[in-house]
Amino acid sequence: MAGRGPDGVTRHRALIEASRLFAARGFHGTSTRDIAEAVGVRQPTFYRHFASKTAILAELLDADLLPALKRIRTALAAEAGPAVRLHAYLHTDVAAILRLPYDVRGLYNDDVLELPDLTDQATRREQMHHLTTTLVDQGIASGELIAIETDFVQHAITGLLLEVVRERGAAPSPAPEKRALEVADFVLRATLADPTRLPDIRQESANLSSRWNQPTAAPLSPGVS
Amino acid sequence: MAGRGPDGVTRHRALIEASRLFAARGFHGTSTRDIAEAVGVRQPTFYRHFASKTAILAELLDADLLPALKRIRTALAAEAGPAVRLHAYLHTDVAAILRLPYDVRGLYNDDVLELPDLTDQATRREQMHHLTTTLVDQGIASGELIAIETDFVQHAITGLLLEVVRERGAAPSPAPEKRALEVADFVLRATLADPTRLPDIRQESANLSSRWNQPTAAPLSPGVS
DNA sequence: CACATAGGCTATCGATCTATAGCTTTACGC
DNA sequence: GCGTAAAGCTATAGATCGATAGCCTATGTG
Repeated sequence: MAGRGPDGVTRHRALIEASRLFAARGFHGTSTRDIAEAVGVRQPTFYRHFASKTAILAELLDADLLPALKRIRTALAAEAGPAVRLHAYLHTDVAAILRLPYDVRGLYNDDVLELPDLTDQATRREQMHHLTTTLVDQGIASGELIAIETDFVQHAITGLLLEVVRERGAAPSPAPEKRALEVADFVLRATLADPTRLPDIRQESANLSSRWNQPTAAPLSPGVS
Repeated sequence: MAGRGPDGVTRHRALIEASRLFAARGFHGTSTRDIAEAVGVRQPTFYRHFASKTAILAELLDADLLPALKRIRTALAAEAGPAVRLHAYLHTDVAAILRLPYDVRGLYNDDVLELPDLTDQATRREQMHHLTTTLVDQGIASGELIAIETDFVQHAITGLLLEVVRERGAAPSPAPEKRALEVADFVLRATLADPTRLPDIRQESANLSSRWNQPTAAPLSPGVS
């Protein structure tokens, strides 16, 4: 019952269990004992895999933020109207988050990003918001979206995302595609100057995001294959 | 520097400071020492005003939930179309929450409602969601709202509310009326079968909610007047 | 002016938390 | 088949947490 070689299974399970515990009780409300016990090892074993309690949170945040930054950058650079790019971004973003093996509900709850060891993650989060705002601004400037306050839309999107992952609970969502489309449609219905264009935008968005998915058919699941 | 009579000032300030600290660091991440120090007293003095750390959270939750339950019940019983009542409810609800002296951001974050001492509050939160769902269902059944998944709308509303109060930060919002109207408009644009009806609905909603405000012109601010 | 009480204080207990030290066992490369 | 390193363990240090005990003082009422 000890030392089973470098297979990375415990580490991978710790990330998953920690994300669920953070979602259920918050970062501060979860102890390293809780995480270790959920994995089935003793508390000090936690420190064989992570330098600190904050380090595991940083890794979970990066697993969410780094791909998300890639997605919003892709959406900003794509060749299509702002409304189509916004729809495609929301669609792919929500689908990707719902497919994560981690439970991201608790990662942005308390202002944990102000912890001194998480300045990198705080910066990335800031960039995310800025780039999303830029995308919405392009839509408003082009006249495709109504003259709505950009920051409000940004917050509305964030709220929708958080609540959708909150709803899915711990297990990966049963229908990520459906929920993702619902979120994208919801936001665009609420912001489009001409809502009757939604069907066309959905079509274009589907074409665009399918083009994104083609080149990068990357495998997932670190450790357990 | 001790014993200043029953003025209730410290208790009132403790509620405000605790709500801010819960928002910033979560319930578990906030110690009774933190709250006491923010108020300017020593930690044991906290227990002269609250039976436990959980008790202060229960009181903050009730300050939000009890009036909110009243508002949703009023909206369900009002004489108007479902869409108008939904708009009026969202409008008055967001405005009321933004006017609260407390920072409600942290109250619903971690699954703190599962604490054994908070079963009453958990029940009320459950009722809130149920009644909101009912109101949305009426709108869909009447054909005024599109055939959207009720639970999704419920979650979208919750996400919007939480993010709006998150955005306002600690201080009472500078323009609660404006934000409240933005939220109500946003949700109805996203769910109305015929979005061109929004101006009419806004008008009717304004009439309806002004009627609600008339009979109950209650004063606020317990303690400090 | 006496005195009851609200509301402050110091001191401290027992539990729990993060993290480290140091030992032991298993798996894998050579 | 032997040694190294990964990965487990026990024990424990040091800090902090929620909560209680017991004392002191200012205030308001008679």
